[in-house]
Amino acid sequence: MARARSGAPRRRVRAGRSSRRHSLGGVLECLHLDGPTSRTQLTELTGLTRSTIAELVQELGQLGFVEERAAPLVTGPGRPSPVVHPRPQAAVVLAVELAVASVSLATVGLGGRVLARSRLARPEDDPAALVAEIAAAAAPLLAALPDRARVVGTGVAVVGVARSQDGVVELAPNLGWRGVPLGAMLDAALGLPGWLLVGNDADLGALAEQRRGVGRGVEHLLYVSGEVGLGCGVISSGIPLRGTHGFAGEAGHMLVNPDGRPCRCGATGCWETEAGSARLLARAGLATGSAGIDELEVRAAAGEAAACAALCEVGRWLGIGIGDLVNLFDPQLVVLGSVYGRLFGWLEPSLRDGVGLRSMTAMGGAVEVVRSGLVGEAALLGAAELVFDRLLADPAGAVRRRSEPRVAGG
Amino acid sequence: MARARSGAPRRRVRAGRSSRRHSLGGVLECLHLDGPTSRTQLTELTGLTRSTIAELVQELGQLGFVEERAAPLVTGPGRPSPVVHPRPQAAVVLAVELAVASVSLATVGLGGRVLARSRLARPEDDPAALVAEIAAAAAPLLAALPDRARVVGTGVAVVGVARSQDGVVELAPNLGWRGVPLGAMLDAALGLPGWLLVGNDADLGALAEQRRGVGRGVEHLLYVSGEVGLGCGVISSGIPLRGTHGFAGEAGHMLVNPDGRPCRCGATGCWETEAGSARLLARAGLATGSAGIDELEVRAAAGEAAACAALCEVGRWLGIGIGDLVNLFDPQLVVLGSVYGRLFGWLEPSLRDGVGLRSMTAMGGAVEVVRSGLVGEAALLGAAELVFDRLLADPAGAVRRRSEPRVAGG
DNA sequence: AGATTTTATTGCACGGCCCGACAAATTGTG
DNA sequence: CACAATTTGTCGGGCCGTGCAATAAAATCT
Repeated sequence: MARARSGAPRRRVRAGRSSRRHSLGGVLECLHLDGPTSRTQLTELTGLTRSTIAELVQELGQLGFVEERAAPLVTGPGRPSPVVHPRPQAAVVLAVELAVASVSLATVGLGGRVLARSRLARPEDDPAALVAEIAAAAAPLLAALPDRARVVGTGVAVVGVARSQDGVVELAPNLGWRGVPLGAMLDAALGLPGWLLVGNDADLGALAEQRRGVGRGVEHLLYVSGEVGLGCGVISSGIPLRGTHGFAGEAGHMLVNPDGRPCRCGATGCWETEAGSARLLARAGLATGSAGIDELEVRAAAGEAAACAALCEVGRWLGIGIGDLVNLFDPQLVVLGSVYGRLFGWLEPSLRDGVGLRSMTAMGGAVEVVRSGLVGEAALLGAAELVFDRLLADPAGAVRRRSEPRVAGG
Repeated sequence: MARARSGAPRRRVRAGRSSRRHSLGGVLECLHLDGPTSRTQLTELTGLTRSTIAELVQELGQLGFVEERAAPLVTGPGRPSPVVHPRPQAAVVLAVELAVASVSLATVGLGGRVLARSRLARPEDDPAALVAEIAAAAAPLLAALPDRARVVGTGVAVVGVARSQDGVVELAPNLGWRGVPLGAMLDAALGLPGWLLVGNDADLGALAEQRRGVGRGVEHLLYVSGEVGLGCGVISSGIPLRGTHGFAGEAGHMLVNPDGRPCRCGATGCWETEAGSARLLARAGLATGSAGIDELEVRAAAGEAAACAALCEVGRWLGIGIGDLVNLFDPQLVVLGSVYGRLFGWLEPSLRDGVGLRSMTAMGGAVEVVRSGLVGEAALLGAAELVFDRLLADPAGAVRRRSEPRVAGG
């Protein structure tokens, strides 16, 4: 979308955001990510002229995605610029996160606002039963949507690897799944319009952190998530790393300790075996499950020796693995999510030691390692973003051909 | 790399190739990569119409980049489509590869044709002296260019990590360098117009394999290069993985064997220490240097025990590391280059064992592992491609503002 | 030689965007 | 309260890149 220029060189549409049809998506993306924005700010963000922005905003208004309101705040001299607000109900995504011991659901509106939440604590193991349970849980959320809300699709985060083409969960060891056509099953059970996209929870966590969490605007980002296993999502040059089959970033079975325990993947000393939350709980003498993490937190706060030792040891292995990944991906920021996010305070010291042990920070600047800012909802919000991405790629088209649902991986 | 067909809504320029000014670059890129192409083929490749292609080809002709010739071959009924040929001398890159024990130079024309080669066997160690030597070696190559040849820049591959912004070689342990402003030094010594771009040899090897080697058209590719150290370049979703500082893919210091030898990076059991060609020679009881590799090849062919054992052992460690990387990057193809390419036949069996040991090939299809198809010139050709990339991003602009050289990393 | 097939050329139209001029809305000042 | 200064929305004009359809050109087939 380059253009001939006559005056000063105008900045192109924001770097990293590739050209979209009509720039309509570009404008809507700004609003979706940055919230209400004045027209003038939009011209600065997109590099388009006032005329073009006016035209685009008008079209977005006609499509129902935005509404303009008078600027409430005093800005200084000059005519005030009206503020363009995204309308959450104009595009609603049903987001689902399949963790190991729980399922979270939420309806997320344009702009990223969570409209309502729901949670299943002890979900079924069998895929078919689980899908039915999810559909039942989704019904009240969807019923509670405001009138004239427009559902644009469903995003699903799953602890396992999802195939890009069709949303089949190839392998989810912690759920005991293999080759489950989750996308198609959910699509049939829910009967919702729009896309149904399935992605790995860590990949989606990375996406969410980059969009709405601590990694806003960071081009190269690593997200490490601890559920029962250990997941890792990578964003490089602003786009999620996918790989041929959509399995890129599966770092859980990277070698860190050949003297370590055998892993159920067949190899020994995998990162997950040494630093996964299952190992963390076992090392602290606790039972597996989310209740175990609560208990661990209590014991660590109380200064119990076994708990602290477990956190220290696991933190070190976590850091060693992260150090290797830092060398491989050269990220600007590493975000620790889910269980690791919760326990970040206790893991941090030994984790930083581990990172320093292996990463060649001498080469570049030191990497920043932080905890997630999305209080355990990273993967859920990421699942929603997956669907919003499709919408933003062609907002007008999404409205036009609504009755053409597509199931795919993320 | 699907292509557009008439009837259905036309796809924009080939997916993965972002929109370029005027689509001019897109057309020139097709010609640069695929060689002489008929106008009709160009419409199929780019998805543009005949009218547009005609206009673009005319403009490229006026700029001197291409010339049309009558179709020499019998095609069938109908009016024959003229074939558009890239003119090599219209854009010439001086490519330089700084290996450990040698320096290679070549002039490469548009379309990827190597116009002339040169080689320094025992180069100087000191950066300043080396740069002078390179400039002296480049002079006859440049003098031998055909009349009216247009030099568009210089591409440099170096065994070390080059900073993206300015082409400073941050760290090149095998050359004993640290913070050498190679880009600026070479630019000053050569005095050539256009860009001067510096990149890591493995990254550039990956680029070359994807453009002109065994990885043509492969979207996700891993290139493993053995010079003295061990380098690794990654191409994901068609674009080179860069990272914040341009250090992504630096897998040489990934942990593979904690029981292994200490590495000069400070850690122990790094991949490079176990599988680098230095280790290979040491294990076979040979002295370091390229002569050692020749000798190793002879002894292995003769069936000498120590040589075979070394190849087997190193091949296994190589495979283990590759297996981990396969999990991390999910490539479609792994290419072994430089020393590993030469010795591929002997390394292959134990290497495949090692890969199987760690990579979860059960998940997706098996990864293909092959030797480089560019007979030791991958990095050199990749360095040229680095510069061609800039040219193709805006061919008209490159002609317009020639006197504006820019030094940068690749 | 004429029919058929495939392709290049040409003129036209449209969409997306920039530009310049003008009107509108606000703040600051006498 | 009127005026200047400032900033912004609006409208008409125009350019550029590309698609579309009609026409001319160059080959093969019969």
